[in-house]
Amino acid sequence: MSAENTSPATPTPAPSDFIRDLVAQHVAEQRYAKIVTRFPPEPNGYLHIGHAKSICLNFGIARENSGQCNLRFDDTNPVKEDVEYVDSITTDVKWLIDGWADHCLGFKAKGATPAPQTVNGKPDFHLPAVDPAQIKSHLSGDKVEPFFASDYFAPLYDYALELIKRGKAYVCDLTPKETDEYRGAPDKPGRNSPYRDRSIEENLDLFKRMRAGEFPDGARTLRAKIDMASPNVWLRDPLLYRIRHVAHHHAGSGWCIYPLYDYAHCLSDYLEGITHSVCTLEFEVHRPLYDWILESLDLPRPLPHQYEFAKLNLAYTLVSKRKLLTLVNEKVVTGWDDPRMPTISGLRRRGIPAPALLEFVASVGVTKADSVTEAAVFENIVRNHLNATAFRRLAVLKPIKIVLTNIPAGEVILCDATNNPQDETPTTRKVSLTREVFIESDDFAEVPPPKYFRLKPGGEVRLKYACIIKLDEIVKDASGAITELRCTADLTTRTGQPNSDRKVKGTIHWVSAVRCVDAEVRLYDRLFTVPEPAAEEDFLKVVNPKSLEVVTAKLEVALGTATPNEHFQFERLGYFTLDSKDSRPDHLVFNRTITLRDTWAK
RNA sequence: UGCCUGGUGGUGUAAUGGUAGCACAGCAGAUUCUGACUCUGCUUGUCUAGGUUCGAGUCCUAGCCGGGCAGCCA
Repeated sequence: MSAENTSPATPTPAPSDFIRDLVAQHVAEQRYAKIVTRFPPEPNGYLHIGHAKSICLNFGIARENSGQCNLRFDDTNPVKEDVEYVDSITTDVKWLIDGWADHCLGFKAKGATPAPQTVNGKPDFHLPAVDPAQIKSHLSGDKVEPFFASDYFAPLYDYALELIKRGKAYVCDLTPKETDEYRGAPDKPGRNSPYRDRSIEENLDLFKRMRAGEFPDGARTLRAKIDMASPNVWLRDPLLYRIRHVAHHHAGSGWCIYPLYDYAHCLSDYLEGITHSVCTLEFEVHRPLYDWILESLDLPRPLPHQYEFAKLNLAYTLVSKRKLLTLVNEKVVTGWDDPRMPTISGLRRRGIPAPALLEFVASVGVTKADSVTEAAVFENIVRNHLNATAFRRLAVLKPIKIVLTNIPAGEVILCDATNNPQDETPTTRKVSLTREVFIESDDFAEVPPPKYFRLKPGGEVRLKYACIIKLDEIVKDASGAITELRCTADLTTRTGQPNSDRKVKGTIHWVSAVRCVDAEVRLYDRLFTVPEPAAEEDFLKVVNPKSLEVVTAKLEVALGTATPNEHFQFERLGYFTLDSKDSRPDHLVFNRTITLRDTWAK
């Protein structure tokens, strides 16, 4: 049995929120044949914990309603995007939803693009999705892929021509600066572009020539013709297409005009048959535009609708791709997957189990109110998962040597150690007690503070799973530094021996000095020193200089064969996992996921 | 001085006109071969002012405070 297998697979309890209530209402009304949601990241950075909330919501709605959720790359801006991000995002989404909502993940045949069809006597496009029930078999054959907005460039272009024909879009020759000036301000109406009243024929000709590459970058745009005096600035003839003579990472080199978000997103939703397009609050003011575009095209199938919720904010972390990219570029961290990063890949490498992440983002709820979630909520859930699933191991991070003077050199006493006391029927392993052992230097005090339970001059302490020892002598070198502690072991107090029930106040962890393995252990702490680094004038100035401490630790030998997807509790210290990137058999590297709760130290 | 939107303990969230509840945090205690886990108890809340109603966190009016919106980013 692996420690991973007992992890609960679903966030509990079944969540309820205003969006799910709405979906439930639509299901009751039988408004849609099937509930289809989507998770639409732009491949311009790694996914972070804020995205996890969106993933959990969108896939959660799908799985709770026997629906489907499409992973769709919103890749309409080739100058900022890269396949590196497509790959990392795909990996992260699959890891997060594995065993929970992977059966709802929508796929399409590799390379498929929407094909023209007729629906209710109207022209339309159809993108055949692969039956989610068949996905497992398709996955292995590499015959399916997620969705890409860039696969819709052809139909999007056709829809743009249609908009022009309906007199709802025009080609504008204003420069970026002029466009800005004409737009006005929130409390000041804009002015009509001098190109606003071009004939349909001229617009059609100009737009086709834009597409053919006749004009340089920025020379012309396609704009929706709505209302330059609208109090909603997003309705002041928003741009639909811009000219960019660059190749696209997914679509190739066939295009030099690229659609903008507002135009591409609603139509992508429509093409995929999305019923509920769920996004964050900053898009609320875009909703009228989302609806305007779809309604302007007289489309034959049911239209998707947009619903907004407040994004996740977590104390002491940043949830901004731009700022996270800065941390990477400024080498504050080692990369997007640095275990201190709030990215999904960083959290995974740190040792956060996917079910814990899901439970956390489900537990914060879905509302429209801005909020900052305390780090303790996240930490509590992570500890709960790890406490239930992680095998216990003995490890000493900052060793100090003990000599048990009444145990002969060369003797090995095998002790039974419990793997996880939380298991219904706990299993055990053997740990070796020898004449020389290491204990944590924090577990010894020559001059102990009040209520100190651990080893002190003349005091007794239990070595966990072994026996009670008494400190007889402190040995120092010429400089006064402590080199070893000489103790007597009371072997009659060993587990199973007559005096095993004898109580001492302190029990400490330890590792045999001869039967152990060395490891580099990375002790991580929060990356920022303030609860809201995003509110700082310069967030780089509040980076925690002590966010990483590296020690060479002594581990019990069972840890020598650990793998990166296992989680361990180093007893009395915290939860640790093997580093997936830097650990090698001859140089083990462990990451501290999180400490144990410590009501004594703080 | 424009438009959109939101305000419930320290934090997050529930209560859909009828006992303000839950979780986390905090405090106190019990237990403990992990100062962990577990268990027990406690503290703390409806932004303000009016109104409707037998009854308002919920409905109405006004105000106060917060967030978002003026990329050829998403």
